[in-house]
Amino acid sequence: MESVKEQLDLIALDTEEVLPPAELKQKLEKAVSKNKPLNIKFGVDPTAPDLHLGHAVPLKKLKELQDLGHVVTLIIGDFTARIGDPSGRKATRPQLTSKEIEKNAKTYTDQAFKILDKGKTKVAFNSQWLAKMDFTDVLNLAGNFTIARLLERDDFSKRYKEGLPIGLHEFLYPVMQAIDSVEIKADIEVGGTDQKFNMLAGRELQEKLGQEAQVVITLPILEGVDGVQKMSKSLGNHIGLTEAPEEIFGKIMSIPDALLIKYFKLASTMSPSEIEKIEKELKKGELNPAQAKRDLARSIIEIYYSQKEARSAQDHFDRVFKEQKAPDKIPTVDIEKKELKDSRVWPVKLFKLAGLVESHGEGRRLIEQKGAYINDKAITDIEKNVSVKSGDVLRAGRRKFVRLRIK
RNA sequence: GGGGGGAUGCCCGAGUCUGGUUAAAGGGGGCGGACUGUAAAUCCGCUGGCGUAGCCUACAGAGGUUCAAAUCCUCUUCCCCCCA
Repeated sequence: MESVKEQLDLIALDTEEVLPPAELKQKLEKAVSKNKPLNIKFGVDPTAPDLHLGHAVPLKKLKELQDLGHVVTLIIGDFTARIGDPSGRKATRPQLTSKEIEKNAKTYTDQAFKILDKGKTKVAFNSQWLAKMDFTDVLNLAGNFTIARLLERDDFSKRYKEGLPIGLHEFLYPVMQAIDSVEIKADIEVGGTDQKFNMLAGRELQEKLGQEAQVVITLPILEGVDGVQKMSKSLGNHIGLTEAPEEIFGKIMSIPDALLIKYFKLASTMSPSEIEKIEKELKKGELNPAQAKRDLARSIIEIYYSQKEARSAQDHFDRVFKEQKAPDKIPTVDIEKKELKDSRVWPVKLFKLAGLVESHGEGRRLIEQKGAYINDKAITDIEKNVSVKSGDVLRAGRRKFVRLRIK
């Protein structure tokens, strides 16, 4: 195991906060002297099966901790998922069945292990202990927290002030998370800054129940491709870990320049010194941001795929977006022969049939705006039927291509 | 239990007092175009549906008043706040 000093430095790298720092030092000292790894907790709700780059931030930190010799306990919040987190009041989340949860958990761990060291990771489901509790247990544990304390939580107080509803069970979420920490006797819990309150609740409960309190490490939240809001699937600004390499590449290219370094630090595998170098060169104008983004995109794709696939994703990008040519693989769409009259069709209908637009209105707009092409020729007359044959390539806007097959 | 406020298009939100000019301001998002080192930024345009025409559907739901209702009336559902 590395020395305490080295470990502290590495842990502090790109983290937001360590609470409290002195306790981390103590724990590390003990771990080193007894040569006993620390138990690092990381919890996740398997509500959606797809992980995105935002999730990768803590995973990366966990991997670093594993490399230092520590052990990670990955808690799958299957219990939480089963009752359905109602935050965001309109979209009452569909209750997940245990089968779905199992499936989500599986894809989740598969993706997580692209980053984590499997040999140093324990996986636990929190239903193992939460499902067994009865109402008395719940009341006893809930008694360790006060409403005033819970209302301190930023999003609760905000919602309260704005007159938005807060479900009683939502109040229990921090409590449940805290119980997880107690159950697995976590030494450290890692999570995004948005989890700070919940993780601190874990500290509190551990202490109240006579355990040594966990140290809380918060990590920066990664903004999504819009560059403003945190990355999240529901906001549609996420980059999924299972997305195709070409998609990931393109999405990375679309992040605002201002976010480049943050992405390098939080999502790539580049070393701090490499990142520093890039940062300097960018500042001096020696390095073109577009070039840096290409490097970033490849570096990220290499984590989840391979160097080769990263390359070909880049080639694809150049081909389609820089040179504005059609991509290598274009999906084929079947068009029924009976839709044609002497192999001619109304162009609006053609694009609808090809699935490139959702309604005739949208198709009209597309054509009127000169965004519809057949074999790279813009359609100019919306009323005039066009003739098509198998193998023709339709294009909507700059990036949607479809090859026709007349049946 | 009592009192008050609210529900508008994908989302947020104006309009409701003073009915028609409202497919419904504005913003966000999305889409298209121009530009560019980029699917960044910026700028411009479009943004309910329907085969090309005027129709249809639409302001929580159901009725009603009216020549005409997002706007007025009644009931219902749901949400929020305050007092207890």
